[in-house]
Amino acid sequence: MALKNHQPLDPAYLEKLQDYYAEHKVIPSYSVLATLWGISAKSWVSECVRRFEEAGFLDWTPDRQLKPGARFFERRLAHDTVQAGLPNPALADGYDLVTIDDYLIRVPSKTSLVRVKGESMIDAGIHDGDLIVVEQQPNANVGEIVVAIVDNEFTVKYLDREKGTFVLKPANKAFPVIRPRGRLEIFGVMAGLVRSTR
Amino acid sequence: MALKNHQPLDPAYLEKLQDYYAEHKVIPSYSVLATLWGISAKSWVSECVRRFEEAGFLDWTPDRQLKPGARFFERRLAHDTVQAGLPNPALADGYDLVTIDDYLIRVPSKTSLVRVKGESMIDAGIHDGDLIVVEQQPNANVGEIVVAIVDNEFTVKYLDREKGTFVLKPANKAFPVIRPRGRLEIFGVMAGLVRSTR
DNA sequence: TAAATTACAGAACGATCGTTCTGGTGTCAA
DNA sequence: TTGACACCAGAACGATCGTTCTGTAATTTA
Repeated sequence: MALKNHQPLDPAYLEKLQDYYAEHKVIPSYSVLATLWGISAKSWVSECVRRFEEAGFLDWTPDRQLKPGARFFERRLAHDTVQAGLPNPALADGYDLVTIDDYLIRVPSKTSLVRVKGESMIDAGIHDGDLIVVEQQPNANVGEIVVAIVDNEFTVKYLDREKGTFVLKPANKAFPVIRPRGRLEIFGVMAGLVRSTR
Repeated sequence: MALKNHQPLDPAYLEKLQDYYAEHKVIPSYSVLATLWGISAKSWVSECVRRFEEAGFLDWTPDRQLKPGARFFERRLAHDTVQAGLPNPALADGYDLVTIDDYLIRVPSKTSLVRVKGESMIDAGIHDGDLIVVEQQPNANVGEIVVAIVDNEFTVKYLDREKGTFVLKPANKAFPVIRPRGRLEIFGVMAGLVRSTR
Protein backbone atom coordinates (compact mmCIF):
# COMPACT_ATOMS: atom_id res chain seq x y z
CA MET A 1 0.00 0.00 0.00
CA ALA A 2 1.35 3.40 -0.95
CA LEU A 3 0.40 5.11 2.28
CA LYS A 4 2.67 8.06 2.84
CA ASN A 5 4.12 8.77 6.23
CA HIS A 6 1.64 11.56 6.74
CA GLN A 7 1.56 11.91 10.52
CA PRO A 8 3.96 14.65 11.61
CA LEU A 9 4.46 12.88 14.92
CA ASP A 10 2.81 13.61 18.22
CA PRO A 11 1.70 17.27 18.30
CA ALA A 12 -1.02 16.67 15.72
CA TYR A 13 -2.38 13.82 17.82
CA LEU A 14 -2.51 15.97 20.91
CA GLU A 15 -4.29 18.77 19.11
CA LYS A 16 -6.92 16.42 17.76
CA LEU A 17 -7.46 15.04 21.24
CA GLN A 18 -7.74 18.53 22.70
CA ASP A 19 -10.23 19.55 20.07
CA TYR A 20 -12.23 16.40 20.71
CA TYR A 21 -12.14 17.14 24.42
CA ALA A 22 -13.20 20.72 23.83
CA GLU A 23 -16.26 19.42 22.04
CA HIS A 24 -17.21 16.50 24.26
CA LYS A 25 -15.49 17.20 27.60
CA VAL A 26 -14.43 13.60 27.77
CA ILE A 27 -11.46 11.46 26.80
CA PRO A 28 -12.61 8.88 24.25
CA SER A 29 -11.87 5.19 24.23
CA TYR A 30 -8.87 3.71 22.46
CA SER A 31 -10.91 2.63 19.46
CA VAL A 32 -12.38 6.10 19.06
CA LEU A 33 -8.90 7.54 19.49
CA ALA A 34 -7.76 5.25 16.70
CA THR A 35 -10.26 6.63 14.20
CA LEU A 36 -9.67 10.15 15.52
CA TRP A 37 -5.96 9.82 14.84
CA GLY A 38 -6.30 7.84 11.64
CA ILE A 39 -4.70 4.75 13.13
CA SER A 40 -6.16 1.30 12.84
CA ALA A 41 -4.21 -0.46 15.56
CA LYS A 42 -5.15 -0.15 19.20
CA SER A 43 -1.68 -1.25 20.13
CA TRP A 44 -0.23 1.88 18.62
CA VAL A 45 -2.87 4.01 20.32
CA SER A 46 -1.78 2.41 23.56
CA GLU A 47 1.81 3.36 22.89
CA CYS A 48 0.94 6.96 22.02
CA VAL A 49 -1.20 7.27 25.14
CA ARG A 50 1.74 6.01 27.16
CA ARG A 51 3.93 8.76 25.75
CA PHE A 52 1.39 11.47 26.40
CA GLU A 53 1.06 10.14 29.90
CA GLU A 54 4.82 10.30 30.34
CA ALA A 55 4.82 13.88 29.08
CA GLY A 56 2.08 14.87 31.52
CA PHE A 57 -0.71 15.43 29.03
CA LEU A 58 -2.73 12.42 30.10
CA ASP A 59 -3.27 10.75 33.42
CA TRP A 60 -5.35 8.08 35.12
CA THR A 61 -8.06 8.25 37.72
CA PRO A 62 -7.71 6.02 40.80
CA ASP A 63 -10.07 3.69 38.96
CA ARG A 64 -7.69 3.49 36.01
CA GLN A 65 -9.79 5.54 33.66
CA LEU A 66 -7.94 7.79 31.25
CA LYS A 67 -8.21 11.46 32.07
CA PRO A 68 -6.54 14.74 31.08
CA GLY A 69 -3.18 15.28 32.71
CA ALA A 70 -1.79 18.37 34.37
CA ARG A 71 -0.46 19.83 31.12
CA PHE A 72 -3.50 18.97 29.04
CA PHE A 73 -5.24 22.29 29.54
CA GLU A 74 -2.07 24.23 29.41
CA ARG A 75 -2.86 27.22 27.31
CA ARG A 76 0.29 28.96 26.36
CA LEU A 77 0.77 32.17 28.22
CA ALA A 78 2.95 33.67 25.56
CA HIS A 79 5.95 35.47 26.94
CA ASP A 80 6.50 39.09 26.15
CA THR A 81 9.97 38.53 24.83
CA VAL A 82 10.15 36.47 21.70
CA GLN A 83 13.23 34.50 20.94
CA ALA A 84 14.43 35.39 17.47
CA GLY A 85 14.10 32.77 14.81
CA LEU A 86 11.29 30.84 16.39
CA PRO A 87 8.58 30.24 13.83
CA ASN A 88 5.87 30.13 16.48
CA PRO A 89 6.64 32.14 19.59
CA ALA A 90 3.70 30.67 21.48
CA LEU A 91 5.27 27.24 21.25
CA ALA A 92 8.44 28.44 22.89
CA ASP A 93 9.59 27.04 26.15
CA GLY A 94 7.77 27.65 29.37
CA TYR A 95 4.10 27.40 30.04
CA ASP A 96 1.72 28.65 32.62
CA LEU A 97 -1.86 28.72 33.66
CA VAL A 98 -4.40 26.02 33.22
CA THR A 99 -7.96 26.89 32.40
CA ILE A 100 -9.31 30.40 32.44
CA ASP A 101 -12.05 29.18 34.75
CA ASP A 102 -9.48 28.22 37.32
CA TYR A 103 -7.74 31.55 36.84
CA LEU A 104 -10.89 33.49 37.69
CA ILE A 105 -13.00 31.28 39.90
CA ARG A 106 -11.92 30.33 43.39
CA VAL A 107 -15.21 29.26 44.93
CA PRO A 108 -17.43 27.84 42.21
CA SER A 109 -20.52 27.55 44.39
CA LYS A 110 -20.39 31.23 45.31
CA THR A 111 -19.40 32.59 41.94
CA SER A 112 -21.74 33.83 39.27
CA LEU A 113 -21.60 36.10 36.29
CA VAL A 114 -23.27 39.43 35.71
CA ARG A 115 -23.42 41.16 32.37
CA VAL A 116 -22.54 44.83 32.48
CA LYS A 117 -25.05 47.32 31.15
CA GLY A 118 -23.98 50.80 30.24
CA GLU A 119 -20.79 52.82 30.40
CA SER A 120 -20.84 53.93 34.01
CA MET A 121 -17.63 52.06 34.87
CA ILE A 122 -15.73 52.78 31.70
CA ASP A 123 -12.80 54.44 33.47
CA ALA A 124 -12.23 51.17 35.32
CA GLY A 125 -11.97 49.37 32.01
CA ILE A 126 -15.41 47.84 32.34
CA HIS A 127 -17.39 48.11 29.14
CA ASP A 128 -20.97 47.59 28.14
CA GLY A 129 -21.54 43.87 27.54
CA ASP A 130 -18.62 42.65 29.61
CA LEU A 131 -19.16 39.82 32.05
CA ILE A 132 -18.26 40.47 35.66
CA VAL A 133 -17.13 37.50 37.70
CA VAL A 134 -18.81 37.98 41.07
CA GLU A 135 -18.02 36.31 44.33
CA GLN A 136 -21.25 36.46 46.24
CA GLN A 137 -20.93 37.87 49.73
CA PRO A 138 -23.11 40.24 51.75
CA ASN A 139 -20.51 42.87 52.52
CA ALA A 140 -17.40 44.43 51.06
CA ASN A 141 -14.68 46.94 51.79
CA VAL A 142 -14.52 50.54 50.67
CA GLY A 143 -12.63 50.82 47.40
CA GLU A 144 -13.70 47.46 46.06
CA ILE A 145 -15.83 47.14 42.98
CA VAL A 146 -19.10 45.62 44.09
CA VAL A 147 -22.22 44.34 42.44
CA ALA A 148 -25.16 45.82 44.33
CA ILE A 149 -28.87 45.51 43.93
CA VAL A 150 -30.54 48.87 43.48
CA ASP A 151 -34.20 49.14 42.49
CA ASN A 152 -34.28 45.42 41.71
CA GLU A 153 -31.44 45.74 39.24
CA PHE A 154 -27.78 44.80 39.36
CA THR A 155 -25.37 47.69 39.45
CA VAL A 156 -21.59 47.53 39.24
CA LYS A 157 -19.89 50.37 41.11
CA TYR A 158 -17.08 51.29 43.44
CA LEU A 159 -18.06 51.03 47.09
CA ASP A 160 -17.33 54.16 49.08
CA ARG A 161 -18.44 55.77 52.32
CA GLU A 162 -19.88 59.25 52.83
CA LYS A 163 -20.69 60.54 56.30
CA GLY A 164 -21.14 57.11 57.75
CA THR A 165 -23.29 55.63 54.99
CA PHE A 166 -22.23 53.59 52.03
CA VAL A 167 -22.51 55.00 48.52
CA LEU A 168 -21.87 53.62 45.05
CA LYS A 169 -19.49 55.59 42.88
CA PRO A 170 -19.32 55.14 39.12
CA ALA A 171 -16.07 55.31 37.19
CA ASN A 172 -17.41 57.85 34.74
CA LYS A 173 -17.85 61.53 35.45
CA ALA A 174 -21.05 61.62 33.39
CA PHE A 175 -22.81 59.40 35.90
CA PRO A 176 -24.04 60.37 39.36
CA VAL A 177 -23.08 58.87 42.71
CA ILE A 178 -25.80 56.55 43.95
CA ARG A 179 -26.91 57.14 47.51
CA PRO A 180 -29.27 54.32 48.47
CA ARG A 181 -32.32 55.36 50.46
CA GLY A 182 -32.45 52.36 52.74
CA ARG A 183 -29.94 49.66 53.38
CA LEU A 184 -27.42 49.02 50.63
CA GLU A 185 -27.88 45.49 49.38
CA ILE A 186 -24.60 44.03 48.19
CA PHE A 187 -24.75 41.01 45.95
CA GLY A 188 -21.03 40.35 45.83
CA VAL A 189 -17.65 41.74 44.96
CA MET A 190 -15.98 41.72 41.58
CA ALA A 191 -13.36 39.03 41.24
CA GLY A 192 -12.68 39.33 37.54
CA LEU A 193 -13.82 40.37 34.13
CA VAL A 194 -14.42 38.55 30.89
CA ARG A 195 -14.91 40.10 27.49
CA SER A 196 -15.52 38.35 24.20
CA THR A 197 -14.70 40.34 21.10
CA ARG A 198 -15.60 38.03 18.24
CA MET B 1 -31.00 -3.77 57.97
CA ALA B 2 -31.59 -0.41 59.57
CA LEU B 3 -30.40 1.65 56.63
CA LYS B 4 -32.12 4.98 56.65
CA ASN B 5 -33.32 6.57 53.48
CA HIS B 6 -30.39 8.93 53.54
CA GLN B 7 -30.21 10.07 49.93
CA PRO B 8 -32.09 13.36 49.53
CA LEU B 9 -32.83 12.51 45.92
CA ASP B 10 -31.04 13.75 42.85
CA PRO B 11 -29.29 17.06 43.66
CA ALA B 12 -26.79 15.41 45.95
CA TYR B 13 -25.92 12.94 43.23
CA LEU B 14 -25.34 15.72 40.74
CA GLU B 15 -23.10 17.63 43.12
CA LYS B 16 -20.99 14.59 43.80
CA LEU B 17 -20.63 14.01 40.10
CA GLN B 18 -19.68 17.64 39.51
CA ASP B 19 -17.10 17.47 42.26
CA TYR B 20 -15.69 14.29 40.79
CA TYR B 21 -15.58 15.90 37.37
CA ALA B 22 -13.92 19.02 38.77
CA GLU B 23 -11.17 16.83 40.14
CA HIS B 24 -10.70 14.40 37.29
CA LYS B 25 -12.21 16.16 34.26
CA VAL B 26 -13.88 12.93 33.27
CA ILE B 27 -17.21 11.18 33.76
CA PRO B 28 -16.58 7.90 35.59
CA SER B 29 -17.98 4.51 34.76
CA TYR B 30 -21.24 3.20 36.21
CA SER B 31 -19.49 1.10 38.80
CA VAL B 32 -17.44 4.06 40.00
CA LEU B 33 -20.59 6.16 39.99
CA ALA B 34 -22.19 3.50 42.17
CA THR B 35 -19.53 3.79 44.89
CA LEU B 36 -19.46 7.57 44.46
CA TRP B 37 -23.19 7.74 45.10
CA GLY B 38 -23.27 5.04 47.73
CA ILE B 39 -25.36 2.74 45.56
CA SER B 40 -24.57 -0.89 45.03
CA ALA B 41 -26.72 -1.60 42.00
CA LYS B 42 -25.64 -0.61 38.53
CA SER B 43 -29.23 -0.84 37.40
CA TRP B 44 -30.14 2.06 39.64
CA VAL B 45 -27.13 4.04 38.45
CA SER B 46 -28.40 3.47 34.96
CA GLU B 47 -31.80 4.86 35.91
CA CYS B 48 -30.32 7.93 37.59
CA VAL B 49 -28.09 8.61 34.62
CA ARG B 50 -31.16 8.41 32.40
CA ARG B 51 -32.86 11.08 34.48
CA PHE B 52 -29.86 13.39 34.43
CA GLU B 53 -29.71 12.89 30.72
CA GLU B 54 -33.38 13.82 30.40
CA ALA B 55 -32.75 16.94 32.48
CA GLY B 56 -29.83 17.98 30.28
CA PHE B 57 -27.03 17.42 32.77
CA LEU B 58 -25.58 14.44 30.99
CA ASP B 59 -25.26 13.51 27.34
CA TRP B 60 -23.67 11.00 25.02
CA THR B 61 -20.93 11.26 22.46
CA PRO B 62 -21.61 9.91 18.96
CA ASP B 63 -19.73 6.83 20.16
CA ARG B 64 -22.17 6.39 23.04
CA GLN B 65 -19.78 7.42 25.74
CA LEU B 66 -21.26 9.34 28.65
CA LYS B 67 -20.31 13.00 28.71
CA PRO B 68 -21.37 16.19 30.49
CA GLY B 69 -24.55 17.68 29.12
CA ALA B 70 -25.34 21.27 28.23
CA ARG B 71 -26.43 22.19 31.76
CA PHE B 72 -23.61 20.37 33.51
CA PHE B 73 -21.29 23.39 33.69
CA GLU B 74 -24.06 25.87 34.05
CA ARG B 75 -22.74 28.85 35.92
CA ARG B 76 -25.49 31.28 36.63
CA LEU B 77 -25.49 34.31 34.44
CA ALA B 78 -27.43 36.54 36.80
CA HIS B 79 -30.12 38.52 35.09
CA ASP B 80 -30.16 42.28 35.32
CA THR B 81 -33.66 42.40 36.68
CA VAL B 82 -34.09 40.90 40.09
CA GLN B 83 -37.42 39.48 41.13
CA ALA B 84 -38.40 40.98 44.43
CA GLY B 85 -38.38 38.71 47.42
CA LEU B 86 -35.88 36.25 46.10
CA PRO B 87 -33.26 35.60 48.75
CA ASN B 88 -30.61 34.80 46.16
CA PRO B 89 -31.12 36.46 42.80
CA ALA B 90 -28.45 34.37 41.14
CA LEU B 91 -30.44 31.25 41.80
CA ALA B 92 -33.47 32.63 40.06
CA ASP B 93 -34.88 30.97 37.03
CA GLY B 94 -33.09 30.93 33.75
CA TYR B 95 -29.54 29.96 33.08
CA ASP B 96 -27.01 30.63 30.38
CA LEU B 97 -23.47 30.12 29.39
CA VAL B 98 -21.35 27.14 30.11
CA THR B 99 -17.73 27.55 31.05
CA ILE B 100 -15.83 30.76 30.59
CA ASP B 101 -13.32 28.83 28.52
CA ASP B 102 -16.00 27.89 26.05
CA TYR B 103 -17.26 31.45 26.02
CA LEU B 104 -13.87 32.73 24.93
CA ILE B 105 -12.14 29.92 23.12
CA ARG B 106 -13.39 28.52 19.85
CA VAL B 107 -10.30 26.75 18.54
CA PRO B 108 -8.21 25.54 21.46
CA SER B 109 -5.25 24.48 19.39
CA LYS B 110 -4.89 27.94 17.87
CA THR B 111 -5.63 29.98 20.96
CA SER B 112 -3.11 31.33 23.40
CA LEU B 113 -2.90 34.05 25.99
CA VAL B 114 -0.79 37.17 26.07
CA ARG B 115 -0.37 39.35 29.10
CA VAL B 116 -0.74 43.04 28.39
CA LYS B 117 2.09 45.35 29.34
CA GLY B 118 1.51 49.04 29.64
CA GLU B 119 -1.37 51.41 29.14
CA SER B 120 -1.21 51.90 25.39
CA MET B 121 -4.67 50.37 24.81
CA ILE B 122 -6.40 51.85 27.82
CA ASP B 123 -9.11 53.57 25.78
CA ALA B 124 -10.13 50.16 24.48
CA GLY B 125 -10.62 48.95 28.02
CA ILE B 126 -7.40 46.95 27.97
CA HIS B 127 -5.37 47.48 31.10
CA ASP B 128 -1.86 46.63 32.23
CA GLY B 129 -1.80 43.02 33.41
CA ASP B 130 -4.89 41.88 31.54
CA LEU B 131 -4.76 38.66 29.60
CA ILE B 132 -5.61 38.84 25.92
CA VAL B 133 -7.15 35.75 24.34
CA VAL B 134 -5.48 35.46 20.96
CA GLU B 135 -6.52 33.39 18.01
CA GLN B 136 -3.34 32.77 16.13
CA GLN B 137 -3.52 33.64 12.44
CA PRO B 138 -1.07 35.32 10.08
CA ASN B 139 -3.31 38.13 8.89
CA ALA B 140 -6.15 40.32 10.06
CA ASN B 141 -8.53 43.02 8.92
CA VAL B 142 -8.19 46.75 9.44
CA GLY B 143 -9.97 47.79 12.61
CA GLU B 144 -9.33 44.58 14.48
CA ILE B 145 -7.23 44.48 17.59
CA VAL B 146 -4.20 42.38 16.77
CA VAL B 147 -1.25 40.99 18.62
CA ALA B 148 1.81 41.72 16.54
CA ILE B 149 5.47 40.99 16.99
CA VAL B 150 7.56 44.13 16.91
CA ASP B 151 11.24 44.06 17.87
CA ASN B 152 10.83 40.54 19.24
CA GLU B 153 8.10 41.63 21.62
CA PHE B 154 4.36 41.19 21.62
CA THR B 155 2.35 44.33 21.05
CA VAL B 156 -1.40 44.71 21.26
CA LYS B 157 -2.73 47.40 18.95
CA TYR B 158 -5.42 48.30 16.48
CA LEU B 159 -4.55 47.32 12.93
CA ASP B 160 -4.88 50.15 10.44
CA ARG B 161 -3.64 51.07 7.00
CA GLU B 162 -1.73 54.18 5.95
CA LYS B 163 -0.81 54.78 2.32
CA GLY B 164 -0.85 51.13 1.45
CA THR B 165 1.13 49.84 4.41
CA PHE B 166 -0.15 48.46 7.68
CA VAL B 167 0.37 50.37 10.89
CA LEU B 168 -0.39 49.68 14.53
CA LYS B 169 -2.46 52.26 16.35
CA PRO B 170 -2.65 52.46 20.14
CA ALA B 171 -5.82 53.39 21.98
CA ASN B 172 -4.11 56.08 24.01
CA LYS B 173 -3.17 59.52 22.73
CA ALA B 174 0.02 59.49 24.75
CA PHE B 175 1.45 56.66 22.65
CA PRO B 176 2.74 56.89 19.09
CA VAL B 177 1.54 55.02 16.03
CA ILE B 178 3.90 52.18 15.19
CA ARG B 179 5.03 52.03 11.59
CA PRO B 180 6.96 48.81 11.09
CA ARG B 181 10.08 49.08 9.01
CA GLY B 182 9.78 45.75 7.23
CA ARG B 183 6.93 43.36 7.02
CA LEU B 184 4.39 43.53 9.81
CA GLU B 185 4.38 40.22 11.62
CA ILE B 186 0.96 39.43 13.00
CA PHE B 187 0.75 36.81 15.72
CA GLY B 188 -3.03 36.69 15.89
CA VAL B 189 -6.18 38.65 16.51
CA MET B 190 -7.78 39.41 19.84
CA ALA B 191 -10.74 37.20 20.60
CA GLY B 192 -11.34 38.18 24.17
CA LEU B 193 -10.01 39.56 27.40
CA VAL B 194 -9.62 38.22 30.90
CA ARG B 195 -8.90 40.22 34.03
CA SER B 196 -8.49 38.94 37.53
CA THR B 197 -9.03 41.49 40.29
CA ARG B 198 -8.45 39.60 43.50
C1' DT C 1 -56.05 -0.34 54.41
C1' DA C 2 -55.19 -1.79 49.79
C1' DA C 3 -52.72 -0.67 45.78
C1' DA C 4 -49.39 1.65 43.28
C1' DT C 5 -45.18 3.78 43.00
C1' DT C 6 -40.47 4.69 44.24
C1' DA C 7 -35.86 3.35 45.42
C1' DC C 8 -32.98 0.28 45.49
C1' DA C 9 -30.23 -4.94 45.34
C1' DG C 10 -28.43 -8.71 42.72
C1' DA C 11 -27.35 -11.51 38.91
C1' DA C 12 -26.87 -12.66 33.96
C1' DC C 13 -25.32 -11.36 29.48
C1' DG C 14 -23.27 -9.82 25.15
C1' DA C 15 -20.50 -5.94 23.85
C1' DT C 16 -16.63 -3.39 24.33
C1' DC C 17 -12.65 -2.23 26.81
C1' DG C 18 -7.38 -1.96 27.12
C1' DT C 19 -3.31 -5.09 27.10
C1' DT C 20 -0.12 -7.81 24.86
C1' DC C 21 2.09 -10.33 21.41
C1' DT C 22 3.62 -11.24 16.67
C1' DG C 23 4.76 -9.36 12.43
C1' DG C 24 5.44 -6.07 8.54
C1' DT C 25 7.00 -1.96 6.55
C1' DG C 26 9.94 2.32 5.95
C1' DT C 27 14.22 5.24 7.26
C1' DC C 28 18.62 6.09 8.47
C1' DA C 29 23.25 5.40 10.21
C1' DA C 30 27.21 2.36 10.00
C1' DT D 1 24.15 -4.04 2.70
C1' DT D 2 22.81 -4.57 6.86
C1' DG D 3 21.17 -3.99 11.13
C1' DA D 4 18.65 -1.00 14.28
C1' DC D 5 14.89 1.50 15.19
C1' DA D 6 10.44 3.99 14.78
C1' DC D 7 5.82 3.46 13.16
C1' DC D 8 2.03 0.86 12.45
C1' DA D 9 -1.49 -3.52 11.43
C1' DG D 10 -3.91 -7.40 13.19
C1' DA D 11 -5.50 -10.77 16.22
C1' DA D 12 -6.20 -12.96 20.79
C1' DC D 13 -7.60 -12.50 25.46
C1' DG D 14 -9.43 -11.68 30.08
C1' DA D 15 -11.47 -7.80 32.35
C1' DT D 16 -14.82 -4.56 32.57
C1' DC D 17 -18.47 -2.16 30.50
C1' DG D 18 -23.61 -0.85 30.36
C1' DT D 19 -28.14 -3.13 29.66
C1' DT D 20 -31.82 -5.74 31.23
C1' DC D 21 -34.40 -8.65 34.02
C1' DT D 22 -36.30 -10.23 38.50
C1' DG D 23 -37.11 -9.29 43.27
C1' DT D 24 -38.03 -6.60 47.62
C1' DA D 25 -38.71 -3.16 51.14
C1' DA D 26 -40.32 1.39 52.06
C1' DT D 27 -43.21 5.13 50.92
C1' DT D 28 -47.02 7.40 48.89
C1' DT D 29 -51.63 7.57 47.02
C1' DA D 30 -56.59 6.29 46.86
